[in-house]
Amino acid sequence: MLKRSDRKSGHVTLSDVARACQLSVSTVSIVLSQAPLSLRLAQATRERIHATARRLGYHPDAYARSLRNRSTRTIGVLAYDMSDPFCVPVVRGIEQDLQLIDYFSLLVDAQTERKLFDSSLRMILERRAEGVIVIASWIFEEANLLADIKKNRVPIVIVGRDLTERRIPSFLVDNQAGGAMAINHLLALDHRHIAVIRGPDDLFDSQPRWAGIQQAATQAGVPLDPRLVVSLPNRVDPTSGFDGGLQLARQMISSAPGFTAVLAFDDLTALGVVRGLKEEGLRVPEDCSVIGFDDILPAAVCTPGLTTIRQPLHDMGSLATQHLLHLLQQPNREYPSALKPHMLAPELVVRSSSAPPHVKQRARSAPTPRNSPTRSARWATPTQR
Amino acid sequence: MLKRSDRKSGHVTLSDVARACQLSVSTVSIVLSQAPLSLRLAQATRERIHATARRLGYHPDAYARSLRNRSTRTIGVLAYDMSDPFCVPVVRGIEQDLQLIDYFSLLVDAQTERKLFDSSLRMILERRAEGVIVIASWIFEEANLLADIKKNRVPIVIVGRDLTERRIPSFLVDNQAGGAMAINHLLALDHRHIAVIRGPDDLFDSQPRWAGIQQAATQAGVPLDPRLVVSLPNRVDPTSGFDGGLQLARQMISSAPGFTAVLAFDDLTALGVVRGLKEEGLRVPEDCSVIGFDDILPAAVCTPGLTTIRQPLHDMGSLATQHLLHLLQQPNREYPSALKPHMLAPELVVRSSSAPPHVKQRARSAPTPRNSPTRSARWATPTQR
DNA sequence: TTACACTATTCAAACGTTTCAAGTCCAGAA
DNA sequence: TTCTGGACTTGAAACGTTTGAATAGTGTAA
Repeated sequence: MLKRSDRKSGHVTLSDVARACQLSVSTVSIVLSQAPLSLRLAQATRERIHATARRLGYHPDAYARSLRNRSTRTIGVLAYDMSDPFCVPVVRGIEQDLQLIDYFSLLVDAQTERKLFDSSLRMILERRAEGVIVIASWIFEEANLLADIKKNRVPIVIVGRDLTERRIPSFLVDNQAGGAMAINHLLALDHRHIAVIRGPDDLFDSQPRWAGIQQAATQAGVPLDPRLVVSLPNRVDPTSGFDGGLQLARQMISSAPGFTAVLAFDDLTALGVVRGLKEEGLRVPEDCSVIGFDDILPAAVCTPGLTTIRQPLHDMGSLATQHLLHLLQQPNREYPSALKPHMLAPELVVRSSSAPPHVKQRARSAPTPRNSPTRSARWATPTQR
Repeated sequence: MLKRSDRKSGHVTLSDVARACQLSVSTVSIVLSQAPLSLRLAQATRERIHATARRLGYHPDAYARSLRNRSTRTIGVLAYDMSDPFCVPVVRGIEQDLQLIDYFSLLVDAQTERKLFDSSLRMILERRAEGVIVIASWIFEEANLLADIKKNRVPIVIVGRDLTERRIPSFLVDNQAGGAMAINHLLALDHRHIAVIRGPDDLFDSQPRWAGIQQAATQAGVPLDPRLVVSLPNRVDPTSGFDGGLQLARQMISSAPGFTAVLAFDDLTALGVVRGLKEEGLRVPEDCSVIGFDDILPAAVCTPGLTTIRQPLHDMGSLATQHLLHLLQQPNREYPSALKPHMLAPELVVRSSSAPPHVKQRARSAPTPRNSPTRSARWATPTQR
């Protein structure tokens, strides 16, 4: 048995194994890395090496190996905030794809902090990721490290906003279509007095989503009442949408009552609205319908279940990954000149927070059909592809 | 300007910078790594090197650097499932502590898959993490890679369950105290017919939590009605607790009605129960109180807000990290013989899903006091330490 | 002139791998 | 005995860094 003091670092290395086997480092390496040459080695030797490696608890040093092989099999994933439920399924989509080809995802959480964003990108560069996926509905203007990424010829893609004007392949939901979908759902239920809570100015999604809403409303011949349109303040953290929705609901009830539905910018805002309405004694959906956007976990598990527009988050992650891997194949990596954003179709998920207006019901006995397929489809099978 | 074809790999290296500066690699290294020797260099040279490095977009190769320095400044974090809202604050607690001392957290998500657990641990070992933090309320018996971790003398700590009998420092909530807290809250509200949903057998938390509940009930002279005690089935994914709670609520209403409160194993189960009760026309909390455990995001943003027992998840992550860093300091790393688990105190968070029984109210006008400090304290300021 | 002390820079070895080219050994053929 | 060739094994260089020791150059004092 090898004495611990023989080793210089704490880890078991190839030469530890070699010494224990009385063989050279080369031989051991050839066997343990399954190199073609290992077929020429005596069966007995191979077995002896494997056994010794197992006994000592040898694991190859990924650093040394990557250095030598000049490949890290690593993709950097920069999430703007992992405590935003939005990020989680995207990351899952990415990781599941990478696993299949034995790539490793280096996940870094920028925690919605501007300066962490830069240092995270630096980490990713220093760890020699072969490509980068940025998840950022948040703004991150002039992150100058992006230039360094290009200088080092590391391909990059972005999920959650459109940065094609900077020549970065972008994967996002079709916000405009989603906005239209949301308002059309309410219109189809016969709502005519719809309050809309627009997103904050510093979020990319806000503008196109609002455009979709407005356009669909106009097209349907039911223009929106300007007194019923309000905006969320710029947010300080991913969950501040809840408080925003809560405040705005209180405000609107007193300043401009009479609406029968609220179209909220996202799910957390919608949940804040629900809380605000209930506080004022209004029932959802009997007295007022509420619709959100995103379809994060809380939307599925609250009661009444929140009707919402689902973003195909898992697919967004997966498609971005596929595209990045494709870019990695290109021998001569060129940043393309003209680029169209990849817009994924949103999906209306009808739960129990929306209903026709003015339906005077008593406590509904079964608002959700049992085993409704849309009840919590995504969350019931998080391993789906 | 350096021609791209001069470089062998895609990345800019020290020798690229050196060539561009007409200096040796050593000189450039000394300057860029702020080595003490750099003070002896001409000011002009230093500036020239820095400028060139910036121009070329040079970033040091963490792999080569770690290899040479024999230190990776990396802590492996193995989360059993990042889509469980339980993990997110723990990870945040870890990362914030590591950032302060410029350590990097290598986050790996085992996605509740047994075989991923092993391969994740292997990844962490191969990437030469200097320590490992495992987040696992889930069982992971005889993960034999744990032995390899010890052979390589990598310190390890665990969050979310007690593995002190295997000599692994453990950080978890005091489940027994938490269980007692939950039932005492309901008893204090005067509930005498309390249904209890126990956790699944394969979760570590289930047993001690149940022990705390039972003991407190007995102590209060209100023994539990065995017909009102049920168990969740073993879970397939982190969100299956919701469906479990939903099913069990339906079941109990028909088989053993008459309870005025439900104490659920965790928040998702509690939310499932709320859904089930509402479906049957029961109001929460007027007709039946519900209390959960964990205090994850959905508990705070649903309406009525869920009364629950908060686990100090952020602190659990933080304390585990501090302890691990402490272990790293020990020159001669010994796995201690006897170990006590670090039990963190849970905290009762009263929201609106619990109330005295049989209070026949109409739709309550303001169940939540505005700006109640406990309303969503954690989630309103996720950056708190 | 030689020795000395600076300053400014470079050499070379090492970290743990992988891999090609080159070794050693031994049996059997010439 | 020497040669051939196959079976098995190893030496050495390289990946991009860091760093202690060494070097070249330049002026100053003995």
